[in-house]
Amino acid sequence: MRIENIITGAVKRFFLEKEFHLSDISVVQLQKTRREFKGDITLVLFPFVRLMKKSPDEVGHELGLYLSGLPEIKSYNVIKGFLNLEIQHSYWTGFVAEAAADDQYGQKNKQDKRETVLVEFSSPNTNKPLHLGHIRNNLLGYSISLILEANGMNVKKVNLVNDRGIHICKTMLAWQKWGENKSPADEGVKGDHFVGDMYVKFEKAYRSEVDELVKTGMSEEEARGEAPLIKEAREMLRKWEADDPATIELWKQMNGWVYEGFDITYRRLGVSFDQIYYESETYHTGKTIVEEGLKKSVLKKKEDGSVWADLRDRGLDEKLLLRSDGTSVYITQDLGTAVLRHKDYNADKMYYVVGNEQDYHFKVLSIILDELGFDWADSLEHISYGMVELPSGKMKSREGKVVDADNIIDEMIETAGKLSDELGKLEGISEGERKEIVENIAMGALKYFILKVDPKKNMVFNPEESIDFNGNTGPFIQYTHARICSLLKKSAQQGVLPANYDLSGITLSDKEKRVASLLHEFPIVVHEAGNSCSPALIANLIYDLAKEYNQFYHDHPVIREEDLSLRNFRLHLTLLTGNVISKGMGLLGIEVPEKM
RNA sequence: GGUUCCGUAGCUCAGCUGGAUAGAGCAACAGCCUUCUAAGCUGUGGGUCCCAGGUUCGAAUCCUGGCGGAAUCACCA
Repeated sequence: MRIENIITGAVKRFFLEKEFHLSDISVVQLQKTRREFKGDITLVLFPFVRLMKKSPDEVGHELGLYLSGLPEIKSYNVIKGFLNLEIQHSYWTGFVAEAAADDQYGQKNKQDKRETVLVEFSSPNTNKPLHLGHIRNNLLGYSISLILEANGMNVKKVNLVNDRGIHICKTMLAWQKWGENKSPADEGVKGDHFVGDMYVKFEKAYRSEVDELVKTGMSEEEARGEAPLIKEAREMLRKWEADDPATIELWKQMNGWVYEGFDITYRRLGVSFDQIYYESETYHTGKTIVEEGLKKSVLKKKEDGSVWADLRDRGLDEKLLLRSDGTSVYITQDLGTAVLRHKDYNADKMYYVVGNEQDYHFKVLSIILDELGFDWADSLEHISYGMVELPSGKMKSREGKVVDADNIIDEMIETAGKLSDELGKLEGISEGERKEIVENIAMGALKYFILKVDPKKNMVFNPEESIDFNGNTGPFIQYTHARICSLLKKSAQQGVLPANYDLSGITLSDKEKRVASLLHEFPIVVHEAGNSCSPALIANLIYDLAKEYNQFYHDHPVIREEDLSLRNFRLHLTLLTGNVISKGMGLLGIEVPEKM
């Protein structure tokens, strides 16, 4: 049993015996003892002071004495309102030996009746390449999927591709006008970038048309609607919705180019999906649902033919679901997608990893599904994450103020390679292996940089200062792992680890205990990370662990330790730390090399 | 303007279900490689936890009100 549960149970027994009524188990507050005091776990006494009507000091000593009766408690001390408990070293050595032998440590066993959960993430538009914001989305979604899986759930990763709409038509039109009938292969560029360039060309030309019109005295808003290019794009959208063969063919070709490009980026990011939904397929379902809602009079049609959901009695406004010309809007297809997914998977939970700019959208989506009578409407959960900002503010595609995903990946790899060479780290290994390690380090740096931040918060990325490889970074943790691998390899060469050793005769240093204690927390943190959908919790723990282990490594000999029991304990500690780092980083989607 | 989120060291971030003297990294400076990988370790300096009230034995954490920033409230996605 875990020590927290042992202590909590004993505290409850104490009060039961004394015939005091503990109103709520949460009054048993345990925390890690601060470094400056002696002990491992601290019980906060204040909640009991009132109950027992005694001074904190008296309460502390009575409880301390009682808890000392536990075989796991070595000693106690009371400082102010805190009871510091020192745990028997054999508890830690026993824990380390047991956990080191468990290759599933930190993972919840898969149960027969598992909850099925859907995680939607990525959800790109097919008119431009991915940027740093999308990277955050993809990494979060993928990592959260892994974490939920580690918590015993049956996870399905889904992607919803935004492959239709006016923005797609803009790229098609631009290609017809200025593409010179060329393909990405002709130009030697990735398909998504090729199409993205078309989009930029369109926006530029459109902008100057609008400017011209404004000069003639037209209002900005009117000019935006009257510019010849936008009219042409609209006409193309109309043709697309009417299944015009030539338009559909062009659409398929250009989207195909984009997908080829996305596939490369996804592969480099190491993310994958179990199923891909396409908006061009799901929006039909959305329309059908809206028609049904209209029949049931849950929704209403205005004189101009547009369809609305009236959410004013829910404290919100009216929401448009179909335009007056009958075409669908964003939320229409999201309604359809949700229904389709529920049909496909009957999931207990449907998570949407989408930026916090869409908080309102998802609030409305849930409510409308509920109004339409879907009893699973409350199974939707928006995992809302903050924006990635530049030092100058938010990224803006239209102003070219973006950090391109492929670009940043290339730069990271280049920097990692350069650094490896400078440090002479990868001498004497094959070119293929070198490439793999350098990529792992580069991606480790990028992924950790993004995932260590609380998802809810906006974060700042400064392109001028490239991502670090020292300190609180992915490579720092990877390096610790590589060191551990190297050490274990050497120890294996010198003799095998015995199965048993005397666990009780070992005296641990503070650093050894701290490492053990962090390892001890791992399963709890995996659980919390799953509950709160926050990979950052895992990132923070693994960093603390790596840092603590490095200090241990610096101060304590492992292989060279002459006391056999101690040596074996340290080897186990090392082995378990390596496992936990590897497992924890794995949950972030980060690979840990065996050497670097 | 309404609603929501955010404000912690020069910079990037932890800590937030209330607990002891608020922590890391980067940047700056000073040290440590004949010994298990120095992408490491050690030390120094750096704080009005935006402000003001309130609740409490105890507030960076909870509540109220300001100030500052962001998002959203589209027949855009």
